[in-house]
Amino acid sequence: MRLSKNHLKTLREAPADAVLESHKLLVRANMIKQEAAGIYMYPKLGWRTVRKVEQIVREEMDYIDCQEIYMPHVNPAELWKETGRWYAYGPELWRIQDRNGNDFILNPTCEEIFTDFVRKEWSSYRELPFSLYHIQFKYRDESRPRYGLLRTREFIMKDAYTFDATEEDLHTAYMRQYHAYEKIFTRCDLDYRIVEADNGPIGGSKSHEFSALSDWGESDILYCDHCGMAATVERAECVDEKPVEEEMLPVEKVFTPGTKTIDDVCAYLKLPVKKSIKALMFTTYDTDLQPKDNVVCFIRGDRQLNMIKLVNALNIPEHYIEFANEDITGPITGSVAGFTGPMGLKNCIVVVDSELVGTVNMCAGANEEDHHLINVCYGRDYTGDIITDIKTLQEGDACPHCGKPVKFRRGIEVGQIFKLGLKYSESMNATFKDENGVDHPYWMGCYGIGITRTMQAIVEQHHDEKGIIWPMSVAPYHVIVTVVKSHDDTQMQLAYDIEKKLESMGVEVMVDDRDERPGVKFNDADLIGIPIRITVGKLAGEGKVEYKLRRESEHETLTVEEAIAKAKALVDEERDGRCFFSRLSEETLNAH
RNA sequence: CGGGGUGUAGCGCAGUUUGGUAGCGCAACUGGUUUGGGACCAGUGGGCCGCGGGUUCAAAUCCUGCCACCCCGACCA
Repeated sequence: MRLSKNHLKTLREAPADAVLESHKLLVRANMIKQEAAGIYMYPKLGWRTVRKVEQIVREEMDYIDCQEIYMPHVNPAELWKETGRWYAYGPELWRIQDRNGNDFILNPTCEEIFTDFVRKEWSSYRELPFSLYHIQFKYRDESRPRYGLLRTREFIMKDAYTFDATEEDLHTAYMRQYHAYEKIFTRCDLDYRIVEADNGPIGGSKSHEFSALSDWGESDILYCDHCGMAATVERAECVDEKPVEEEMLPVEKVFTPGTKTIDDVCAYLKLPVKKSIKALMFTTYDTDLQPKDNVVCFIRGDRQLNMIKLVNALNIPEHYIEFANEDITGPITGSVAGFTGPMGLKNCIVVVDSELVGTVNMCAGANEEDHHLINVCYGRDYTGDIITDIKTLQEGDACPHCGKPVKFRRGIEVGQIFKLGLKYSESMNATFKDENGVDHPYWMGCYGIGITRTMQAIVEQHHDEKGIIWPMSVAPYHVIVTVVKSHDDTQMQLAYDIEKKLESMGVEVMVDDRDERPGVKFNDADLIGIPIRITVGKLAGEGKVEYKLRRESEHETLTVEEAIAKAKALVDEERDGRCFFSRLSEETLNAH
């Protein structure tokens, strides 16, 4: 490809509205361009990389016999009404109408249309198991698109769906996808963690997120380098600290003027924070948004509440709970804002964190202005309606698997896999006949990868102050041949010879034969991040060129033949990913 | 959806306080000199100053309504 005949308009300055380095670089390198909030155009180089990422995903899906098909972007609302998601999905679902006023959606995910396809096309146990996928644009009318390609309203996603006869078979299918994902993100040269995740509204029994580590990611991950545990903050289990054994003392009411926070109280009473009980009050709402229950939660003073765990414990939808207005709930429950404690409450659901079980001589609010109680003991003085883990695992806390301190990092969620179970097959009546002619619903799983998000996550992990440093596996071109003097026929001819030879070897080459000053070309080459640069300059007459890797600062002078051989060898070595590991055997894939 | 910010040439910005009909750098176009890390000289083109309404002899500038975009939060199969 010759740059003189192709469009490339790089920017010296970053767009003012970009925050992330990866976002700025993709825009500056002319790989993406925003059309509207969360809606992007993909110029040539950007689209090539999109296609490279897609191809890696495609190869690994094909390898595990997942069949590529293509489903429409526009789905009739009827399908979504069958599963109820037409009503449950909320404003993020992009709804459209045809000229006759019929409802349709632009698909944000494709459980419905795949299940519909399967119930129309498949019918026998003889054809099981099977799995399907496609790679297409998805639509979610996000309230707040942001960070370039990380959160958009239109994005490319690979979504796969597996269909099995039994729950055990589903597990095998799930693990096959799991291994394929490991290979995909390794080939993309991403530093990622596989984390146990909350299932969210999609439902099902098990889920893993594949998160590329990055300070700007939107998912919070706790992980343990010692045992390999990794989980999202929502999901991470906490280890209850064993209560200190000591003799119960009689409860005592103490005057603690103006001490509304845990720190204030503990400082005032000279108590360690771990000896205090923190109270949090919520109001739940029913589906008509009318206030329903008052909920009071108690956790140890140094802990943080985990809303997801609380909502799960209460078995209510996530949106139907809010921090209580204690001026209103106080008179009902007998609590006093800032001085709420577990003794003497009424008309409320009391949720006690499991860690408080067995604790003695704790400090808690007295439900009386400016007063606290000390020597409060679980069991003797209070208990709860619900006792469970409602606290958040934090950096430095004990790992729930091995007890070592856990680490905290943010991650960009590039993939997620779910076991769906029977949720969609039952609601849409997608069944197969067994040996006896009896109908059974499929055990389903779904598996997503954000292609465009992955592309930006790669940039987030692979760049320097000069620009992007694409891994070979996803680079828009493997080699850039920079012609120093485009008026020099010797240089130009040599550059085109190199192009021809490398292309005949299957190497993807772009020649910067533009009539620009060398500095412009070098800076552009660095910005767009082509892995190998071959510079044709003043030594062209002697058949010598410079060979330089984008990721290294030094270059070397080689003969043309040497440079070509070296480039070819490196491309062969890295085109499938620098850390590519051997293909898994069928036995390994089916071992689960 | 709450809080904050910004809308002026393709990109980055000044001008708005104190109203007088728009400017700088980069990019683009023409000619010339240049050519190993974002050249220089001379010239050219390009603006419903986000949109509507109002005040005024006169509005990018003041008032007002709306819209878009960005940031924080909420939300996020």
